Amino acid sequence: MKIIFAGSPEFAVPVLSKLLQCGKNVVAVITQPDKPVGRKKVLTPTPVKAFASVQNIPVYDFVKIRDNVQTLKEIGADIMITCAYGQILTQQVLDCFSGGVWNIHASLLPKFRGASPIQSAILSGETHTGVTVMKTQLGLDTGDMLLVKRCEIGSMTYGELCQALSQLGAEAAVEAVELLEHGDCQLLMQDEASATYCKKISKCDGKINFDNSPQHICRLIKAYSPEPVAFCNLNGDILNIYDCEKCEVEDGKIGEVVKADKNGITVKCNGGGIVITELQASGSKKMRACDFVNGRKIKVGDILD
RNA sequence: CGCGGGGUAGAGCAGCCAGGUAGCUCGUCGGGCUCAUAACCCGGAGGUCGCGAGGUUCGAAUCCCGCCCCCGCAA
Repeated sequence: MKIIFAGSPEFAVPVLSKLLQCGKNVVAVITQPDKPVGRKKVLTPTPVKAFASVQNIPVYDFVKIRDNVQTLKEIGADIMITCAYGQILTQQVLDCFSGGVWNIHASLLPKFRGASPIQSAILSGETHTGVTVMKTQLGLDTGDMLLVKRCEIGSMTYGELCQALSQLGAEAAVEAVELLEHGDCQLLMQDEASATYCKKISKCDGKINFDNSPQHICRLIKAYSPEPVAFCNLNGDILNIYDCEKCEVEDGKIGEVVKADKNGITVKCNGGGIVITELQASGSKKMRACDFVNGRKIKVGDILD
């Protein structure tokens, strides 16, 4: 079975890698065009393109995939597997594949359809999430489901959960291809009534309000770590917060640092507190909170806002 | 030429503006106290102060010049 793989970010790399490792016939890779990255705006290929190039697989970085239907047809693949590709497909594109287009989505559909399923699962306090392989239709993540894999969220940050789901997605992709090869797959329709949607998260929503509950704040911090990062202010400077834990705090004003030691920086919130364990001040690198305390950059009584 | 911060011991920082034998918190090693300890006390080791046998100077971490690297914001 000839496969085209479409994906762009780091998340999709293990999926492609696993497919190859399991001997699946990936005849071409489609990805987003190179983009300027970082302060110096160096033109950089997507992680998927970088990986595929090393594996000597033909790579197509269409500006608009919908304008390249002819090329897709010429490649002559049976199915296409998409995983965080980043472009909306049209019916003409879907029609290029007799075996259908299959998407790997990082949530337990029909929950969290849309752009930020992983962050949204953490933000809303889900205990579990997972990956779903579904047949792509024109609607937003509405297609019938081929298979689902669950995993526990625990205290993972977005970055950690991303890696876990990426691995899970890789296994799911291989299983999906094998089901399709044997042709005995049963699809399950999504329950429209329980569908939820998530939109792309933005940097400014990562501002921490310590007047919220510890639970709420911890979810925000973990969902935004390491990108785009939750933040607050300390003496007028921005402090990016990467990880934390909930804790009990009786006294103190909202946002006040009530303890700063080797365990981290304890901050009073509404109805409790959080212990900041990993952070980054502007101008320096990400560090453990205890290192920040050792450098005397913060002390008990300081106010975060 | 987008704005800005930074490179000093294993980690995080101070010292630089007003040049003169490198300091703090932590870690580490050794010893002590203790039923015990992640607590406390005492002691030790550990630094080409990003690079240039650059410039100024009697003397440069500190002032001047050139270069490299890291990071926050903005895109």
